[in-house]
Amino acid sequence: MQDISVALRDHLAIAHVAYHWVDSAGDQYGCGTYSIAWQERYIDQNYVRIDPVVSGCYQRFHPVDWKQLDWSSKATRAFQTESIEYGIGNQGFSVPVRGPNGQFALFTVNHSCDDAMWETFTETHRRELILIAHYLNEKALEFEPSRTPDIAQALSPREVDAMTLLAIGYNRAQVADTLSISEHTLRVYIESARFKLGALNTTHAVARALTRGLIVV
Amino acid sequence: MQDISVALRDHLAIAHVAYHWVDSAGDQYGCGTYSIAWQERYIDQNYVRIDPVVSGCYQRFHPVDWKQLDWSSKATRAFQTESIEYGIGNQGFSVPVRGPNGQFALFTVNHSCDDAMWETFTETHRRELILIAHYLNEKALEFEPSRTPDIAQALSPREVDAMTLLAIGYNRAQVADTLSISEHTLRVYIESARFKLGALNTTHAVARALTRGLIVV
DNA sequence: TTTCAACTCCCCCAAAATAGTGAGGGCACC
DNA sequence: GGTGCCCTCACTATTTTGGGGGAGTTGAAA
Repeated sequence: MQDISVALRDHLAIAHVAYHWVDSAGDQYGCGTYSIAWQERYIDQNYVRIDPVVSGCYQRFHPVDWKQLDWSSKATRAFQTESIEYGIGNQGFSVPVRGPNGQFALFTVNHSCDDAMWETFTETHRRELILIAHYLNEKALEFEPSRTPDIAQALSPREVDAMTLLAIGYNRAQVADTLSISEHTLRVYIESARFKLGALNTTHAVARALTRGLIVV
Repeated sequence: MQDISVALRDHLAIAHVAYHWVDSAGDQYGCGTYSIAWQERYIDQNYVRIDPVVSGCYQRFHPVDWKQLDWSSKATRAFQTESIEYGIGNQGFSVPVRGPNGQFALFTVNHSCDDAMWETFTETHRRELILIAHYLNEKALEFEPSRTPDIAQALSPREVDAMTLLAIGYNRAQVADTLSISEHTLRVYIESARFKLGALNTTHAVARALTRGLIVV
């Protein structure tokens, strides 16, 4: 994968390319042409938490220019400043890639140049970059088949109801009332959903149901 | 939109096409060539909860043939039988479309034919169908600009930590311990995150943080 | 026919989360 | 030099969840 990254970068004649996978367990995985120092720093500081590229792309279907992201918060600006110090470049363009069970990956290209030049580049190569993102993601799955997610165990309709209503903020009494069942019955559903999802508590169960796409909120 | 659907169907020479949007509030919206009876039935029975096309596509990045989906549960099979009775056809192919804040839509084509013929059709038109899905989604957003999601308010790093750990099933004591802060302090984070997310309780806050991409679990 | 999954209902009690108040230091931006 | 956000810590009381039991119906599959 590393070789692919370097070849890609040279082919595109830009500063950096990177593929970044964020696992549903919080693990990270990837390849790219960033310096080791930056990679270590990123992991060490757990920057995935505050990286607006990650959260911004997670919220989008389409590729995104880093200029479109929200860099306004304090932590975010500090992160940006630091990333530039580490030679990432002042321009960035990332393509989100999604898969089953919350699989989420990013393909990013970086460079140092003015806005006009960068826009020309991204406009010209937009389709190509999207295809590369998909190709890289497929390759990554080939190399790491263990990361192919398990088939999500289906929930029963009532369990889906319960999880869905809990996910929109109802408490047990409200959910039971909405579903016109007793709170005791509701608890049975919540517990069986928890069990099926291997969740430790209700919040965990709802989070898993969401990331596994078992409920839509 | 309805005109577009009909034109599309005729152009593709198949039984049905449909665009189906599932809102983050649980609302649905769409257009297509399904019979009114089926649409009403679908809404009335809240079939979005159990429709394996919805949940299956929600879990996938790539377009999906309905044959690849899991139709094994009882409720699912009943749903399938009924959909065929309503003239949906025995073949289906859906393209998921995603956007910010859990925006999720589906573009589906249906027909009645044997597997080989359907495979030929979908293979031949795969790229076209993907493009149509994106095009329809953009059109839908034009017609319903109110559905363009709000910009997600960022959480502070500590709030992200808290939400993330809660989403993986930790209770408050464990989270506080993991973050090496007092449980009292943790509560402040959870409450401020709840406030920022407009959430009614912790489960709701975690669900929103997840669907808005503010945390990655 | 049995078996099994899904759905429904009930009790008791311990544990956890939430509401409503506080307070103080640090740091950045205007 | 105020204003606001972020981080940290504290108390009390109430509400909500969770764990441990158990029991009965339906309907579809084996």
